[in-house]
Amino acid sequence: MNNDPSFTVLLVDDDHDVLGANSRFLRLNDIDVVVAESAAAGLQRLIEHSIDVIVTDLRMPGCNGIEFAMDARESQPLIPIVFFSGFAEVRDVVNAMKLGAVEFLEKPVEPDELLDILESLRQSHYGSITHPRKAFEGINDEYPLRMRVLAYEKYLIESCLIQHRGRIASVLEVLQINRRTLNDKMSKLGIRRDELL
Amino acid sequence: MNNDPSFTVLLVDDDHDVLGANSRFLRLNDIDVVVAESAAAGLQRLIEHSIDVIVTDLRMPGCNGIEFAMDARESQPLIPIVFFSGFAEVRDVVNAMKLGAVEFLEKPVEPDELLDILESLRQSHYGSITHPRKAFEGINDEYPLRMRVLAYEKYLIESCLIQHRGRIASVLEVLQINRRTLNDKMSKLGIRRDELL
DNA sequence: CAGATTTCGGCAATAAGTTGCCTATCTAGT
DNA sequence: ACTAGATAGGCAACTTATTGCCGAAATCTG
Repeated sequence: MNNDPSFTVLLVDDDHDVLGANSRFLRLNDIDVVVAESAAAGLQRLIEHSIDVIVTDLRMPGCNGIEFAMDARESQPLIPIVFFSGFAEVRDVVNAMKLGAVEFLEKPVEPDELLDILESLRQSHYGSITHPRKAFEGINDEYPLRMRVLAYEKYLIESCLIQHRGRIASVLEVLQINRRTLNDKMSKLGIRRDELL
Repeated sequence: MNNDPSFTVLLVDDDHDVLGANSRFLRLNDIDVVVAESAAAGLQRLIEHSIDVIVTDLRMPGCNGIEFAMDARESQPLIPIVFFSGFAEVRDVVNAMKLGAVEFLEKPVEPDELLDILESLRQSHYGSITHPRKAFEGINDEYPLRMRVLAYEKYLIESCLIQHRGRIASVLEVLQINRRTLNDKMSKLGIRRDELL
């Protein structure tokens, strides 16, 4: 399940008891937890530690979670953030999601639900590559846009081919693409039907 | 302001009076409006007309707005959707935003607010899915190849923009793409620099 | 506020991708 | 070996994307 040894969550909540309970639960499930009881402390932890995911209360004294998240994004622009809150307004939720929140949970947080979310983030971020051909994930930030898009397109076509046991006609239908175009793409991307089966 | 002559909004609401009032207001502001009083009617209108944006109530008798939106995405995968609702649960809002909602408004809807949102969407050809993390993951197996590749490209560009805090010059360098091309893509994919920061 | 830098969009030439038509090849099943 | 059905590739018309050049607008800096 957890093949990646270093997966660290920053847990931010002004409620000391909740913080303790949640962090204990997560640690029991093989997740490293760094805690903070305020937004300011959270930002500090973010600098000190290597954090993979932020889990934060939306409502905290002094500074709300949205502002904290925006500050956090200053140093970690794409870090996944999970919010939770007891009295969330629609506007809060919308803003949080627009900010790129992965999830928004209602207090009290179900430990199992949080764990599920974190586990699925662990997978997607450090992709234990379940699919043998998720090659496009290996084409990382260093590569040009065109190459990354092509890699993804290749991955999609190969997946679809495998899924349909190499039956071109099905692939055409599902992908809604012209047959001639598919052939050209396969040729250009170096996809060979026979090698996939 | 309105350089695009054909900009059509599908307005879905089971409340006949609200529907009439909103559609009148939008039409007065140079926006074509197609109305529907149910999800089923909405799907029908989607086939009959060329729709650019969907604005729908979340709670309607028989079928909720989320389901309607998912059905709508079957035929129009990247169409921008604006939700509104009077008694929204957090879960509803989260699901709507995950589905790629552009906005989530509370009832009663401020006409001016809605108009602002629609005007800002007017330029985008391929629509707008706001949160980059979910953009291409939400486009699942059943969508056409072209849509999925575009969604991924959009995700890549948005991520890169966020990472470089909106500095186009850095993005150009990292993505190794022509400036003119990037601008065109952003326009087509409905990426707004200012909205990402 | 002025001047420099950065970003943006129209336009047109060029490059690349898409599609339909036609034919060739390949793979069963007979 | 023969035939039907599915797949592949050449070619040419067509559509779309990319790029450079220009000037306008927005943004930053002092």
